[in-house]
Amino acid sequence: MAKGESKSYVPSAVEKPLFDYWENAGHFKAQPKGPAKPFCMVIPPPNVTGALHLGHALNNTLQDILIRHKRMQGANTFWLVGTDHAGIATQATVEKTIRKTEGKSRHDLGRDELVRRIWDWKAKYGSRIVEQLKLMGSSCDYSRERFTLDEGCAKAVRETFFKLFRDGLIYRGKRLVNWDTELQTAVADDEVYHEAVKGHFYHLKYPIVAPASPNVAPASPPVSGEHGPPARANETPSARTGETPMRPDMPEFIHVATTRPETMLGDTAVAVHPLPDVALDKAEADLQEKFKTASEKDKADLAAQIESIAERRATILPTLLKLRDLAKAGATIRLPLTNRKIPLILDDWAKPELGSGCVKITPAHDANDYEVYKRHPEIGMINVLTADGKIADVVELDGSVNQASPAYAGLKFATLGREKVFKDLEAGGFVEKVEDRQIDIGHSDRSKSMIEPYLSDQWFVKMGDLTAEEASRISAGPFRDYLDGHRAAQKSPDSAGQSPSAASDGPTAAADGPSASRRSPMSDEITHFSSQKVEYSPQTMSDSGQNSEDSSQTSQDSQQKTQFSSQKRSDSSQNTTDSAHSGPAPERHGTAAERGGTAAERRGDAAERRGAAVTREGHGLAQFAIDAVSDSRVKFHPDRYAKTYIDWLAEKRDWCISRQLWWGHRIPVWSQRMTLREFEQLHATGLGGWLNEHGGLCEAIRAVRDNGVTYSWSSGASEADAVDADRLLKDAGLDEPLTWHRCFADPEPTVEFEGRTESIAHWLSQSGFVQDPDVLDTWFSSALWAHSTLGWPDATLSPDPSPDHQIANSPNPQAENLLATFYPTSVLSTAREIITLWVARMVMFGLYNLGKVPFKDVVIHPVIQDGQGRKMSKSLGNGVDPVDIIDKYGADALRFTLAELATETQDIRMPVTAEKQSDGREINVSTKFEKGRNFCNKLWQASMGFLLPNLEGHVARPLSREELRLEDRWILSRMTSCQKKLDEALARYRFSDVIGELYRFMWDDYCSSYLEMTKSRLAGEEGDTARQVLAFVLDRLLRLLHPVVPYVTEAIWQEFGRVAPGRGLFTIETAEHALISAKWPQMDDTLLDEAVEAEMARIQDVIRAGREIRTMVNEYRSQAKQPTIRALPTMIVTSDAATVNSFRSHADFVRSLAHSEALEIVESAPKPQGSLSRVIGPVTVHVPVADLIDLSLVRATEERRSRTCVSRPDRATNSSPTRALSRADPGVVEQARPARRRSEDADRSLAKAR
RNA sequence: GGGCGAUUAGCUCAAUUGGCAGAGCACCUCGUUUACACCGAGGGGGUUGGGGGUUCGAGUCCCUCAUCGCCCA
Repeated sequence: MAKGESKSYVPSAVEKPLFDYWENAGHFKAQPKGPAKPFCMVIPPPNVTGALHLGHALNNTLQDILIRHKRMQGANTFWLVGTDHAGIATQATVEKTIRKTEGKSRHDLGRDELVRRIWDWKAKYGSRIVEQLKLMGSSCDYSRERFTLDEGCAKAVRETFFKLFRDGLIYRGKRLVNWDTELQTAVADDEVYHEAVKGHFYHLKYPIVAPASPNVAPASPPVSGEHGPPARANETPSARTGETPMRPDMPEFIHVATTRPETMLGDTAVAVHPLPDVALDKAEADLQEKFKTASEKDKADLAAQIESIAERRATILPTLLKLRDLAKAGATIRLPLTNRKIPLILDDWAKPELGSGCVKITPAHDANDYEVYKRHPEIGMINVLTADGKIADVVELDGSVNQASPAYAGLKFATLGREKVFKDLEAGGFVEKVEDRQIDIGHSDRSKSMIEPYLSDQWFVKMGDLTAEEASRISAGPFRDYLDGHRAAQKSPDSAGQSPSAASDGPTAAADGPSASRRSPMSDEITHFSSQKVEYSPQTMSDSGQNSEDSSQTSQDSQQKTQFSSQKRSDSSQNTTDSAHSGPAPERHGTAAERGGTAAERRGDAAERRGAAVTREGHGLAQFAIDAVSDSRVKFHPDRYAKTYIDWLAEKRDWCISRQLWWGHRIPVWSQRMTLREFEQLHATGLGGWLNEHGGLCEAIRAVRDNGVTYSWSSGASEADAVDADRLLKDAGLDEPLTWHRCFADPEPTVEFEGRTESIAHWLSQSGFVQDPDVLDTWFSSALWAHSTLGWPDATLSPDPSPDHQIANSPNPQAENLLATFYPTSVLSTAREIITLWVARMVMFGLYNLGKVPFKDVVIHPVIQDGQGRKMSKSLGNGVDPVDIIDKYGADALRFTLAELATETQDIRMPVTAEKQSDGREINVSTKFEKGRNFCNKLWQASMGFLLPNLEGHVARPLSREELRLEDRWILSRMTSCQKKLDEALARYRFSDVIGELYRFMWDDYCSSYLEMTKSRLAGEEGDTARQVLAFVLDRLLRLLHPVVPYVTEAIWQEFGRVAPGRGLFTIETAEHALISAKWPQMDDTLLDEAVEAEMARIQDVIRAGREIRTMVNEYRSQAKQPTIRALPTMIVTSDAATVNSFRSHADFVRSLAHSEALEIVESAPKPQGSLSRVIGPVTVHVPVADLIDLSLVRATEERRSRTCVSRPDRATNSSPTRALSRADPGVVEQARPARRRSEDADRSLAKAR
């Protein structure tokens, strides 16, 4: 490497050529057939339209450290690189650009055109990520770059979707989603941010219509706590429609309050608490309990609340009791504006301690109200919002359009609509008052518009445990094996009680209703999961996981049997099946701990309440993934994050996988609505029949009735088909319209029908089936990333017998079987916010598709925040661009500093300052990177400025141990212990410790000490020994440093190889050409030498003493305005005979390092007059200073100092309580003694001038 | 509301099963002696957030209070 004008290290001069050198030489490329032990990582794919931020830089630094380390260890390394299509983020970016530049919406362009534009965009900007990775020096295999939307991933996505669909694990259901009215799509919870805005609280009153039979309403309240008969138990809906004038003592109106009056158009009920008096008592008791332990500050507030409840007992409670009775009697409410009659229902969502105690229920527009609906499905749901955020035509439950609807339809929901509704309510006298209030509003991250809860049809993956019937539908494969293995484990008496499923079998545990005590079994379960021990037998599972090929035959047999028998069983419980399957499980309800107990109850799941008919016999997908972590097949680092993972999965919330977008993997389902009669006709002959027959493995059909009941079967299993078809007939009848779904794993292959060759997709549309417009959640394809990128489903886990390791049936003859070599991958490194979104799903789908976990270790790195502990973000402008840092400090400085920050903490702070560039651009930088830059420069200077010039022409020869001097042995010992700690730290993914070890060794031991110690030798006889040790340690140092700072080390290495290619101590080898693929050093434990390190420590003490005294002398001279001296004239060192001998043989470097012109080493010497002294253990150092400084000045200072010493608490006394010493373990005392002595010595050694 | 984490020098952070409270930056003093001022030598700076407890011994374990951050509801 040519030296630039500056002597300093100039990263920009070396980085680019070195990167090209590495890449062109093929060092980054994986060897699918390589014999070495594989080591593989998949990069967490960054958003293709984004740019790398500092978090990415950190993550990629850590991954590159790991992969470079493994590469040097000789592993067959593969770091897979790629990007994520990031559905909504990318589509929104492109749509925004088009809107800005062309003023067009996506609807103007149309689907195909928009998708084409996004591909263009990707082609243009998609390489930016990869370019940035390269700048950082990331040694990914760029020749195998992937994209979550490429053909291989698409195939894996369709295959997985199809399998899930076939297994009955995907269903369609209604759900309240976060609706972005501007982008017209559902957005995920993590794409919604909440903001408190000024709003209003509207108090409304709705007129009550008396129940049909006036006798039912008692005039006096029943005894509190008494459970009345079920509401409207003996009524028909028509009974409620008869209107009766209100009795005079009955309330005329019911009061409700809302922040969103426009939603009232969709109200389908008003709720009152079933036991308002009891609820008030409980609320008060809770507050009293809190009051007891509350801080003074909070007490006043709590007291006020308690008082308010007492007041409510007098004011509101009587009304609530009356309303409760009215509800029981079947009273209805006439909803203003719409004239809709809605029931007054009993539900504990109405809180007697809040507001009016009653609450309006708008199931289609509020998540809580939707939960109420699920408990009272008879109230129905009415949607009043259009996809683009306007008031819809209000369609009543009976299908008619509401007569009031035209007045509102088309008005913007939360603005004009609200105004108009409010005005009309006010005009009708239905408004009681309006208060100002701060309200929390969700906004879309993408469009910044207000989020509306919106009821829509979505696709879901079922995560929860399966009923026996559901489990019976799972076809042969890893998941089948898992379920069978689990069932076997459950039957075994040993494991039954310990099975993780035992506690989560909700229905039985839920028998007592919600209560705190029920949490304990589940809490225990969580603790149990977190522990590393495996409590139940994983034997069956891991067996099945490891040789799924072999066991598939037998398990298929058993599956047939299971399927048949459970089919029969389900026949007998047919009447319960409807509700068991109905709709999605509630997306959110309570904590993980709560869920196990109350899910069934909250869902109002009749079948489960009835108990026996439906049992959750099999585990589900979530449990599949939980088990992999609880039995340590996947380990988290730091391990506390396993809890995050397990807790989240334990909620077993179904996963909504559909997105109303155009950019993404389109859902491979084609649908058509028809009756069973029509369906049979369609498929009896012609195209339909042909499709049925030729759909083969890639076909599944489902009929979904409007209430959500799903029947399904896969073609080929004729017996099961027959049973299902019978049930369908019996249950639905021939003429009920049903929605039929067909799912194809591969709709593209062309097939021939009646002489024409077209794709299956074509034939589907020919027969009237329409493809679902939605695309899949981006995380669905990300979840497959660790195996789709390795070639699944074409590739298989078993090594291909063909010599070329190619995939037998792949259309691409060059396709390599990466999967067999590299799956499971070794490590996944990512941020903690991704644990639930991605890691959990990767584990789940890795297990589902392959039966093996996708990676063994998950490394969670900390989050980088700014100096105030805020997230780095574009909007705050506090983000740091890694490329700016590389420009300013170099890639190695970036890497060094980031890796040092990677402790096991959750967050790391990086104070950021803005800096104007010469080109006028303002960038954010942090001085933290100076440490990395300085480190690289130090290494560069020492190597290029000192070591290599001194090594020029040196020829290595085998040394004998006897030739090594103390300082040689010392640096070799230090080097070995450095590597020992470093290897340990790497194995534990403690990156910060890795850096710490390297930093101290390079800077303090090698440069500051050893290098200085050799200087006096280099000119003399022994120079060559020193040269060789210097070279050897530099060789090792560069190897150890390379994974962290690859550029500067490789640059030095290249020059080093030219100057001194022979390396070694006792044997000589020629250095490898490239450091990137040089061998990771073998540790030689015989180089560790504690005695040598102890001896050197004493020598360094002497050196330090000399330096201290010299500084002190210079300080006194400064005070006296005398010029400072460069070196002490002489130092007198006294000690015991052995130490004296040791010192004498190292006098040369002690003298130069201590800056003393002369050095007298004797066994004993009288303390010279007028000297400054230091006592370090057995060693005393005297420096005569009478000629150098004014001794009276010293005396004055020392007296002052000793006074301070006396006045502050005596440390020595403090640290030596005799009682403590006498009771402590003697060994411990002995260990602590030298340290104590040293500190006492230090006190005693305060320089005394004589 | 639940969970996780944090609180140690002015700043950013370390501190193995409880056993000498450290580093880098910043600050002060001195220094360009030939690898390095992106440097070298030396120094000051701590009631480890507060309060209890366990222990011979607590930054570390337990209880409690306070503040902050993140995740989930």
